[in-house]
Amino acid sequence: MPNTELSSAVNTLEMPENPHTDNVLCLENQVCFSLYSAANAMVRAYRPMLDKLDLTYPQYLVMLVLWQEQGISVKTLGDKLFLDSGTLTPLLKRLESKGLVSRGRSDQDERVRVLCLTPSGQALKREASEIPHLMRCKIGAELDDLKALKAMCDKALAQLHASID
Amino acid sequence: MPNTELSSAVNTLEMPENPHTDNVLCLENQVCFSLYSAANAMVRAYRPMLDKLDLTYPQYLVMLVLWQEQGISVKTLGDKLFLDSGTLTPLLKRLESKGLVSRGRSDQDERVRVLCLTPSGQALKREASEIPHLMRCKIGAELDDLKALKAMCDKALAQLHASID
DNA sequence: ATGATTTAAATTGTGTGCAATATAATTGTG
DNA sequence: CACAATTATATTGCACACAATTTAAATCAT
Repeated sequence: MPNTELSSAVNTLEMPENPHTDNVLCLENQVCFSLYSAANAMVRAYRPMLDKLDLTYPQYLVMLVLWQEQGISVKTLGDKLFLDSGTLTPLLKRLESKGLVSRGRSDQDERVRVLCLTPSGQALKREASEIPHLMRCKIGAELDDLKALKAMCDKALAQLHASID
Repeated sequence: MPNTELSSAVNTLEMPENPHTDNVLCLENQVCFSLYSAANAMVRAYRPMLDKLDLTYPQYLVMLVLWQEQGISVKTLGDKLFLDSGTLTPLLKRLESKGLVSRGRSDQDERVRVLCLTPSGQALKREASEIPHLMRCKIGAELDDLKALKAMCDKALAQLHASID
């Protein structure tokens, strides 16, 4: 629709930009930037709490999964967290070296790792149990807002997974 | 609303968990995990488009800012993007080595960098101008939903910034 | 004016994310 | 049964994020 050619000729040094391009490429109009910034801020906000458990946020996510279900493979874990072995293998080695997780092998299939919690890993669940409440205070939003935010993130995630490329 | 208590008793091997704890620490109830996953998926979705411009997503954000306003400092850029010099300095050096950005020094204050676009950096705006539209197709959401998502991310971000620890 | 404080960038080190590739075990096929 | 294709992890390399520290320049306070 608009005069793209004209504006970029001008663009390069001194003159008013193409209003369309300018609008669209404006930081304030970028949903994705808001998403990205909010996610970064969220991880930062978790840090002081997770420091007390000697966990990073991705490590905390892995623990959440294992507190729910043990004996799963790296593949299953990756499917739940939308992360691949390139991320998870070193992360799981760190959790193992902290004595929280064991990385066994399946008897049926020598390729697959069987991920379980050590007693310390299990015990850490109790210390973690207050984190969700503390975090809800930090975000300080209404429950309905949080539900709506989660619903929309899940929807966007599903859409992005659907359109693989 | 299934029998969460019953199932988690089985979970751990021997002991019934606190049903409250179990619910709260469940991955499916984590707003932050949705936010985190959506943000990761979003960056992944940008990748094939940004590859054509030889930019990463954070580099694209820097270019968005500089397409709007040049001659700003690293500090100002960091304030806009919520990123610090530890992230931006190496990123800006990469943009400089690609010939997109110049990193001058202020005359008034020798400490501050003055960030400007090279002609190539300016010219890249034209190629980038189609990205927002392509991205909107990938997310495939209604405009109202996107506005709502952005509004809630911005609100959460503001809250998290307000409660500095 | 000078020493202390503040400020802007840069540096260092750790831990992701993820593409690309490698390795090894399992499965499918003729 | 051999052998090609698939699958589960692991490895490598690059680019963030960010805490912590350092360096150097500017400002403040006496």
